[in-house]
Amino acid sequence: MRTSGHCRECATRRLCLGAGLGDDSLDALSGCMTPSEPMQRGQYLYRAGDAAAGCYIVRSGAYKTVVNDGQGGEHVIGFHFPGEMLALGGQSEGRHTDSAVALDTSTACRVPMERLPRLWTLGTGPSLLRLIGQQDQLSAQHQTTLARSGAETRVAGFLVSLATRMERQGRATERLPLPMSRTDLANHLGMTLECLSRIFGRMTRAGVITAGRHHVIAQQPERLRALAFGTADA
Amino acid sequence: MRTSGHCRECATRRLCLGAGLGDDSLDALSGCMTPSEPMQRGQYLYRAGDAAAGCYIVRSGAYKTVVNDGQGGEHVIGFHFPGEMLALGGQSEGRHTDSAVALDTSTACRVPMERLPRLWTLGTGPSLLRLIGQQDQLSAQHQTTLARSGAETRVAGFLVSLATRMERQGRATERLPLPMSRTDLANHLGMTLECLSRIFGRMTRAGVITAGRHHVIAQQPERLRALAFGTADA
DNA sequence: CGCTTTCTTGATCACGGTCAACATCAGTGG
DNA sequence: CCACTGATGTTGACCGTGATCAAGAAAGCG
Repeated sequence: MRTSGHCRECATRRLCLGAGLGDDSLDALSGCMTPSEPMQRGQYLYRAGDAAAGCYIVRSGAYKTVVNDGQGGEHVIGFHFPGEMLALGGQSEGRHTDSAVALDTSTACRVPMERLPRLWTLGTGPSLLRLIGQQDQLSAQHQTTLARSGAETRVAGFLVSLATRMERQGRATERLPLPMSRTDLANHLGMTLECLSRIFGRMTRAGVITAGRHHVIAQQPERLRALAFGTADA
Repeated sequence: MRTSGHCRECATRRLCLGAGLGDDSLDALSGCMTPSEPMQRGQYLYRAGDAAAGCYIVRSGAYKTVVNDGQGGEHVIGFHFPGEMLALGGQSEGRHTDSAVALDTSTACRVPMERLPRLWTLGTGPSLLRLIGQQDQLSAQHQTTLARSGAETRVAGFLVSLATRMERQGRATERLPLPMSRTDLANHLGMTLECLSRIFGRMTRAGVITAGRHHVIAQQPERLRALAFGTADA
């Protein structure tokens, strides 16, 4: 009993490859995408080492991507929200190099790479480039965040970046979802969970944010930006 | 007086989109690529804010990509060697978000995005995906390197990664080129140049590497890997 | 209502940032 | 060719931030 996978009924169609397409083209697009069953928290969309059967676009919920860091540990490369792409790296050698795990009840659409020429004829070429470029930018931005010194700066940078992504989805920029565990987030930001916890506490006490378990509310977005960009004083 | 830009005579054609192509297809490929004039150290291939006229593939030499980190400073996102791609992020909104600077006398080929369908018909589709995926992987790998604690670990990780890239180019994995300044490298690795300098010194004293100004020789690749992956003791 | 998992808070210490002096190199002109 | 100069890289001393170890609080789950 699959939920209708049709692009016409998809809430994410304006962020995905279907951006700017008419109903006819959306129908054709549906034929090129393979929507997943709803996945539960903790389930794998794909695993490192699996043969890559295409790339994915998140439809609902959220995923994290993780890689083995070579010493038994894992590193959380990124979090992926609706309209964002996964598994590009796997297209390099035909096998996934990272694993994708659902953080919530989530769905994602698979885009088999052999259908790219077909997708192009539907007029989705620019959208595809947009999504690829977007991922590249996100990745670059996160590198900048990680390289910046000061743990507080990194946390603030992450939150600001998250707000931007929520805006792109047409969602409120004040209520930032944190579907991942503190451990995952700390790992992603290159710090310990104790440190992250302290910073959330400090920011909350300062009135900049309100930190819940699965979300953060930006009470003072301006000061948050200030913290992120180091020009901070207020 | 342009150096012959023809793909047939390009030393990098086996790493680029031309991988696996016959002479006829290479000729056609040449028609889709716009090779740059040889560029001097310090020259910009493109600048953040410029209208994106496609993406680029390094032909010879090396480039760095930098972004403004929001507080007047710059962050070095990555270094790019022959056969590697640049400027994917710019395809997202039509404007480059980073700037690319030559680190040496270098050349790069521009690939106008409107020629992608044409490129596909030449059979370069898989190569294109390979290059895009490769960049994604490099980026993810660097994130893992940055997030890892321990400055020495990060430096070792970078060198190991660099060796892999040299191998892909068919070059020796012991002599690792460092065309960038210490400042740029330290910035890229999220540490101060003093710290980087100390680590190079320490590693040299330990006999693991020999550090020159514009290259490093991996004297004991095994111990270097051990340092990178934290299982280090030797 | 226990039990486990996840998160918060506290105390200590090392790593790396910062400031400062020095060394080395590249480029220029005497 | 060598002296001069500015840029680049190395080494040293001090100190603050965040990792580590450890205990306690809160939430999820049978």
